[in-house]
Amino acid sequence: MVFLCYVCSMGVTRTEIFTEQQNRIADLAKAFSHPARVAILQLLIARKACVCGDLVDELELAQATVSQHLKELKRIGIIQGEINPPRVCYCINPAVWEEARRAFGSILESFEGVTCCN
Amino acid sequence: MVFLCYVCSMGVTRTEIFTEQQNRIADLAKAFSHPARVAILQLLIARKACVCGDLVDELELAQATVSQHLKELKRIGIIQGEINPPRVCYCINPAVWEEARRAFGSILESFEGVTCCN
DNA sequence: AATACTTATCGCAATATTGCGATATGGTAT
DNA sequence: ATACCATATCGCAATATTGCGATAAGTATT
Repeated sequence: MVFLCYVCSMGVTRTEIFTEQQNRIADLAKAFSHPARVAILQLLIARKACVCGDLVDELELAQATVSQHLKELKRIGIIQGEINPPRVCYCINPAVWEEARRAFGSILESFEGVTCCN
Repeated sequence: MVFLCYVCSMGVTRTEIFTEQQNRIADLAKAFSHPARVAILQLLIARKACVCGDLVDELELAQATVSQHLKELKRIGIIQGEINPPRVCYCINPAVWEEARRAFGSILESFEGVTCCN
């Protein structure tokens, strides 16, 4: 007798069983969950001007790799790119940054410091 | 003529080229970068008492899967487990939670809202 | 010792992520 | 048109993550 899993999604995150909020927080956290992306975000903030391919020089990563991290940050929405040929000017998306600030602030402040095991 | 990559680390995050701080932020962000872990953290906060295997009932995930997420959260240090046979009582680690609050607060507040492309 | 209970770990399958060389793309300048 | 420049995308290799059934490990109870 063989039982098949009702929806064979092996190894894939089961987003459908979580709330919108939980999925969004997880997505926003992905922006910060790789040191290269942290570095990119810090650079974009430090030079208020949006360094573009200069990122490739600053980081010791191949251009393709940097481009891919930028793509992921764009997918999340936390940065935006303005085409300014032949360059692309990247910068923080203020609205999504604010969303992240609220989201992380909300969850991080919700812990009052009370635990049972201490 | 063939050039070999000086350190053939294909597909592995190059932590050595980033700062301690950047790597730590990335690691702390991993605690929040999966909806199941967000849900677990929220549950641990909501019931100040540390629900243990109750997490398995609350979440629609197999016990093994929940256990693995707990292990990851423990590795990061943001939760701690107190063995209370036959159960294990999990709760937020206040010190590391505070570290996360500072770390995310620091980077999230460092953006002043100024961008070049808007 | 045997049983019951909870949690951790193993092993596997599948998908996701990371990194990068090579190449394509979209635009300017000559 | 051609050459050039910066960036995006492709394709590959390798590692990491996710999910879960099965099993092991640890302890309390009988």
